[in-house]
Amino acid sequence: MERVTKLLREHHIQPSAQRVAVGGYVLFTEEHPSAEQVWERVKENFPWLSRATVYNTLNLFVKKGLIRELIITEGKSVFDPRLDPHHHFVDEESGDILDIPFDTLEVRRLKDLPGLDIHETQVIIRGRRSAAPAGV
Amino acid sequence: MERVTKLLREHHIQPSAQRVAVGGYVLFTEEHPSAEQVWERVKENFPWLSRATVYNTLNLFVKKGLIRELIITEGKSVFDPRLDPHHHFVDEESGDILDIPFDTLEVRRLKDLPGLDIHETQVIIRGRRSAAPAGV
DNA sequence: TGCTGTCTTAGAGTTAGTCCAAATTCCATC
DNA sequence: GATGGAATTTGGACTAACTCTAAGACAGCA
Repeated sequence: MERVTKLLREHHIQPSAQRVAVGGYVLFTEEHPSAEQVWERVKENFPWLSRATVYNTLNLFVKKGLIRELIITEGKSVFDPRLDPHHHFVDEESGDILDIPFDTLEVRRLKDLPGLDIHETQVIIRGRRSAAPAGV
Repeated sequence: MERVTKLLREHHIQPSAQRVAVGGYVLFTEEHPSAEQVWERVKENFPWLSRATVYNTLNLFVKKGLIRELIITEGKSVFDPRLDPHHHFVDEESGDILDIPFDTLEVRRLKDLPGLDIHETQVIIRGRRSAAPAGV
């Protein structure tokens, strides 16, 4: 957990017990959890943790650039600790979100977008996991 | 409005006054409205229209393939009558959503996605409208 | 030890959307 | 035109995700 404290400090976040507990999960997960899922998960080891703190902490982590908030699924945001460019696949059956390595796709601008100042480009692939081979 | 009635029938939707009123707006707009925005807008000419009917109607239109539901902005879905492939730009300042013509970008699959059965690929570009030229 | 500002908390409030059961409208058939 | 079952609409209750608020706990330091 020393690792989490260090990460927080590096991003100018005062490490409190709660923040370290939330960070210990959300900074290393591959699950793309929603805020409520983070709460459920961290509460297992930290039962007195309040919902408001989870939301506060996640929003703070986003603002300080420790994680990204993704708008992919209906009704709720999910959080992703991977900051390097990559794409996402959404399993329409289970709702699971998988990372798609950046070099799997090429997105090329063919024409200019006049008057638009681009900040990020997000590719979301939706479909199903077919039964056959192992996951990505 | 005869046009809307025809469209509904072609998609096997019984045209009612309410459905035609909602369709008259949402089937031809370029605004990417949320359900609440559709309600506000259609109520102007149809004040007795209920919220539940708007949600029912929009969901029905999506199920019958008249419009698409997009998950792009925080907290709410928006609806888009354009069914041909195209991309979207989100103005992070105003929240406005603009259509980006399909041939502006090229998305090419460079590697296989084993075990994934792709249904749709969505490209969302986020940024700001710079002051200079007219919109897209 | 006390002070000040930060952090956490429970619960109330808000927003987007669904559910429900009653009322209304539609329409085929008599 | 009357009638009855099905489809549609309605308002309000309900839910989920999230924010706000005000009060209390805690941390750092003088």
